[in-house]
Amino acid sequence: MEKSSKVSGFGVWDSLIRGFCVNNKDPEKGLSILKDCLRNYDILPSSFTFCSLIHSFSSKRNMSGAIEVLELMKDEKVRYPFNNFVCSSIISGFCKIGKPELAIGFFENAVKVGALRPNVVTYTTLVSALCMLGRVSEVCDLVCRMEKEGLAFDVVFYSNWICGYYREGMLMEALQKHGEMVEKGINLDMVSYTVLVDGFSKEGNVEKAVGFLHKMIENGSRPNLVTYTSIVLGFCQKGKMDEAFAAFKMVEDMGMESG
DNA sequence: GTAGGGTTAG
Repeated sequence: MEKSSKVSGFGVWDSLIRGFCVNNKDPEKGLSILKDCLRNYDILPSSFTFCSLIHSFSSKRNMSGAIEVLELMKDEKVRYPFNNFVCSSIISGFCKIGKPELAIGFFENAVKVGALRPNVVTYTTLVSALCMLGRVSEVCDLVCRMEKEGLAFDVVFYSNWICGYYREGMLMEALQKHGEMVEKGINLDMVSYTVLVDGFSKEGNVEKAVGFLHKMIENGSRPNLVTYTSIVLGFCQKGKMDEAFAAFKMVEDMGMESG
């Protein structure tokens, strides 16, 4: 509270509400303060504060909370603009609670009413939703649209897309997209390598998975517990228990928790 | 100013 002399007027409410959003601590409390502001004090916190609440609720999978804040934002007394930050948070939240169809519906409506010019992050969350529904083929159309809009693709976008192909057992396509990504000069990171390792392990090609594991290490990405879990699983599925155990030992050697 | 991605079972 020592800092309270430095923040004055509306700032103190913003700070307090955002404080309840940090680390998704207690957005419910944040929302009740926001409502007090609007109702009793006639104070309008900033749009950033509304966004923080929506993100915090979505991260905690409380979508009714997120939507409630969104409605307050749209209120004629507030009229804060809808943006990509809010949209991607909500799409991701709907995916987290296993409702990708609601995520897609939400996105389509936002675009239809002209409230949104999507960016790569928002499109990436949409790709997740499509892939959850096995609609990976529709990502190609999306990509065309993005190219027309002049958007650049990145490693997270491709990881999601590749994941979708593995989910449908489309290994060739996954590999092809991986090649495309490399061609574009997009560097793979730990997660994108792990997606490849896991994809091949699950589909019964643990040898190829190990190949990517080595490539990953060569390129300076450190495999983690998730990566090795996929390798162990791949060997176990093929009954290659010696190899599975060797991979398991690598986890121990790296000082990672194996439980 | 903030956001998006990976594993495990039953």
